[in-house]
Amino acid sequence: MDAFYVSVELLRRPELRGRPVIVATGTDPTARGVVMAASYEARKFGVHSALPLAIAHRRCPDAVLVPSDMTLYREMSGRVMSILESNCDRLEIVGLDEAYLDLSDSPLPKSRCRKIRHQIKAETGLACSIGLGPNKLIAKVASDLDKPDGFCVLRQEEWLQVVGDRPASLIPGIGPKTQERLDKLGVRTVAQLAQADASMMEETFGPRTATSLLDRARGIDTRAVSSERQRKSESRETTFGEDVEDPQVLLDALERLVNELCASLSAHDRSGRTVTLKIRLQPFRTFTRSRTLDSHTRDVRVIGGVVGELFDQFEIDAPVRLLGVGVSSLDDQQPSSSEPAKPLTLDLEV
DNA sequence: TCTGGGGTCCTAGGACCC
DNA sequence: TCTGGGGTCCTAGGACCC
Repeated sequence: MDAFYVSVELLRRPELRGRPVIVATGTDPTARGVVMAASYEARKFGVHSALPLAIAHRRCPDAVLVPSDMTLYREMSGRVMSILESNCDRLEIVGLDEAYLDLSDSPLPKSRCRKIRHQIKAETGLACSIGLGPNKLIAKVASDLDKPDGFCVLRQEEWLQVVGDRPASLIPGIGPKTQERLDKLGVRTVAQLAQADASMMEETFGPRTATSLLDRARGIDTRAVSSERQRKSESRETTFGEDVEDPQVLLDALERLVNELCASLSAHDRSGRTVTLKIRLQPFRTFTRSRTLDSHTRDVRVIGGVVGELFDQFEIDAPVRLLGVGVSSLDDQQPSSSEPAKPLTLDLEV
């Protein structure tokens, strides 16, 4: 979907169309927060998602700031995804605004794509960009080549011809750090990576990552479109408006996070074995501490107890910016006798 | 210039086992 | 006195994605 959160907001605030609009964690440009989505008008000023709000405001002071409404975006996402589902055999949903469709068995995949795009526009008023390719990698890259409201077909044999001269970071999975390491090897473009010496790549990245990078640069991707991916973890976290030193404020926050997490585990009939505490200290130093239990649980007292111990054992040497709690090693179909989530009171020495 | 929240995957070292 | 070669599990951190 194109600028998904912003586009959804524009449906109910059409008077903002044509103006730079930013959906953000809040509306105070001086407060802590990031850009969650920017309209194409705002992008002209160098505003993009994940940009700190303060910088976005400096780059584009006239932008309209809109607070995010995830409930609304989830609902619109559901409507879009059911349109997609009715138009393919297999649908892999990736977040609220992106999905892979398996059209292998479609006799006319191109006209199917056009139909999908028109149907989404007609039924939701939202624009999307579609990439059609022989695998997920090429399809995704293609979808980014013609944005917004675009449609790009990219064949295997055209791959290097079309993207060969683009930076290697065009490839999903190659971020700033990997691009930087590639630069040091003299590898800047997709074509250079596709032709890079395998043993040189292995020295820097190890055999597995090297092979994967070389494959991707050549447009090779054997991952299946998978509609039923198993969830691996669930977590809740919060960043304080201002860094916190008061232990009671920290404990209250942990209690709320644990309660929310356990309520959700309960609601989805999930349990986990590994409990993780996340702490971010001034200035943006992030730590995790985890413990794996003998059996799966979603019990708020058990998880709260472990979180409390991990927190107790952690040496906090600076004001706290963020706290988070999570559970992994999930096992869905565990106990079905759903005990109601009981409120929790953490009682710790600090 | 200051960095949200929710995820996935990978690496690397240590413990432990056969 | 010097100590192989796997394998799995756990923990912590990092890169990346939407």
